[in-house]
Amino acid sequence: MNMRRTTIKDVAEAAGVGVATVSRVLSGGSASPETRERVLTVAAQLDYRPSALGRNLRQRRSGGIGLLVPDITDSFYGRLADGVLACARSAGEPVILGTTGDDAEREAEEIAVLLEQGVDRVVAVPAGSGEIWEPTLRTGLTTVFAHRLAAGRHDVPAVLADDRAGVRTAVDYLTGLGHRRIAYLGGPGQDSRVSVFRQTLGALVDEELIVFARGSRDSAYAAAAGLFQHRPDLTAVLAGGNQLGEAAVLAARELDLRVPKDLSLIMFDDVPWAELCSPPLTVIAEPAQDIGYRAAELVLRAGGRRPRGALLPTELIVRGSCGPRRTV
Amino acid sequence: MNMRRTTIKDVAEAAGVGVATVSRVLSGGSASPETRERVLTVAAQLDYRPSALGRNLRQRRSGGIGLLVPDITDSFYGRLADGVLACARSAGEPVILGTTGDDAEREAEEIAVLLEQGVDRVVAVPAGSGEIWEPTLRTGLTTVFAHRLAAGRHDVPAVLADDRAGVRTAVDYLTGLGHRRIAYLGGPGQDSRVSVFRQTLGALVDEELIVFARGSRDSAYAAAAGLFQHRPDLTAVLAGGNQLGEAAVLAARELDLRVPKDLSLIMFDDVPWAELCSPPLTVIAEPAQDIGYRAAELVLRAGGRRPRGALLPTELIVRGSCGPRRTV
DNA sequence: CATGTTCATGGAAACGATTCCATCATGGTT
DNA sequence: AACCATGATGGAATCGTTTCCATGAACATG
Repeated sequence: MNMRRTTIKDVAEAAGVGVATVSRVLSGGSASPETRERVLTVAAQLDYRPSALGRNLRQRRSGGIGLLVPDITDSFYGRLADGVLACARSAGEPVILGTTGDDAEREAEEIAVLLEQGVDRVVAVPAGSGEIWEPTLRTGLTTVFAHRLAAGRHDVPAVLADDRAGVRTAVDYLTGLGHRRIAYLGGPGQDSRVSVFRQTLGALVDEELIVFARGSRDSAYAAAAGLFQHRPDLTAVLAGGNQLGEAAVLAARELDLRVPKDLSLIMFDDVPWAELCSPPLTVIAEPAQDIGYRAAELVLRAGGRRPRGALLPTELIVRGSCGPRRTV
Repeated sequence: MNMRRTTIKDVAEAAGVGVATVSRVLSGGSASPETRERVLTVAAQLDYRPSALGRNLRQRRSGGIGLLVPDITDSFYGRLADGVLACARSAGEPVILGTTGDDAEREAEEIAVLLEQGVDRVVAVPAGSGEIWEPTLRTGLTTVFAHRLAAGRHDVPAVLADDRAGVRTAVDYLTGLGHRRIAYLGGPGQDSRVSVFRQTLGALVDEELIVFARGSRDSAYAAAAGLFQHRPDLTAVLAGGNQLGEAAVLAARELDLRVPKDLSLIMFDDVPWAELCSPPLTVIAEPAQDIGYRAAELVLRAGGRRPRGALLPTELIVRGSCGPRRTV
């Protein structure tokens, strides 16, 4: 029962060369054509696969890239993860996935796990504020933020959707339809959007109409229902994500608000069911998968250098959930 | 610039003991109370974190568990993954995620990546047939299948939803409503469901009404539209997953089939948007997250022994997408 | 011809943990 | 008092790779 897997040493012996030579051949170093040939055939014959374990220890870093998202159950992050996976696969790199639940503490724990594993490249949707990342970044972790950046941390490259433009478009669209009392139903880490929201709305801004939910579905529903009940005079809502949009639709239905007659609704993030909803939801589409892919690309290409980030376009897709302001 | 991270050797020196002792203390071996105390305080002072790299090499296996799903974008697998992550987190284990696209070849590649990484525990939604897993399983990979099993491979523990019962319930429900021409719109790896479908339907079974899509959304839509156009006489559809259900709703809408008046629809897998759809979709709920959690539990607990699998209940949730057979 | 340069090559030293094994002290038993 | 069992301890080997360095050959240049 001697099922030891074949090591580089076996290959070296079988090929009649030293282990160093085998290593060089296999990792593209210099070697004479004949030996290269011989080593390669022998390696193929023995079905030799280098063990990542040995290599990782020697290089004091595990390959692979870490991926931290708030919630893999959320379609948006699912697509983002898919993008990262696609890029990683084309590079043959494994992806270690962790979820933070938009909680700074859990985020820190997940980072610790990654660090212990020797992962030195991370794509993250940051949950905690910038300081949390400070010690991590100084250990040489090359990090790329995706979808949003950590508060007060502009020294980390980030791949973002241009949601500021998205907010402007949406608000302009709604005011163009005659709406004056427009609410923003937000989630964690959307401060930048809200500031644009305020800015675009100008004199129309009403602080009571800006509410935030925590990450969960329940919290989103609670925020939406609370908002609608507390301020029945509002006529339009901008929901900051697909779970918030879902909550808004549900709450509106529960309170017998007809969309778009009583309430116009725009949602961030185009999801397949937006079209199936009745009425079909007007959305601001964000290229979630692209965000993931680009972020992974950046983190893989980064040879120690800090790459520049990217800003990807959003798109207003008009369906049926917005109408002219109701005349009370 | 000497930023070497602190190793077990540093701790040993600082505590005035041997590295072996430190290792034992940290991994729960025997040691005298005083030394244990001393080692622990010193380790804390130096902020020592054991490197998984060294440990992995020595034990010739990386910790962590591999997770293979067809498509992380699919809400069902997202929830399944979430379950796996929840369990893994409570054990402090990292999760390496790979997607197979329901393609045997890609599955094999992902397995190869995991093996190279030294991963020896895998939770997988198998794509390829049983033989593909043969060599893998013999290398000592402890595997648990989730959601479905690989064709002809009953020697691998699996955590499944009792979708056979689900199919029976759904079919009984539809026939009870008077339906006679009932279609099954399936995806990859649903043979077991279809056999129950045939069995339950008995004399009513019509092979033309059993169609399969490949994994993608497009393929699902094509299959649904083709089915509806080719056999306008059918009055009920059982969709084998949320993407297939989505496609069915879309195709029905496109062809001006009213649900449930012209067409009754039941979908496998309860997703949040099923309630938002109009009409709200009647579904067979599957405990995706539980499946993931239980599977991860099994794979973690397995101390070389092969654990027994589990069969989790499904539930018919009646909403508004099924009605009595239309009278033509 | 002597010397320097370039290359292929292999031995050996890392990398950081776990674990085998020998050693030594202690305390109890005959 | 001699002996054995027990338990704590540290040195050293080990895991599989990469990479540093020394060696020697071949070749070019003066």
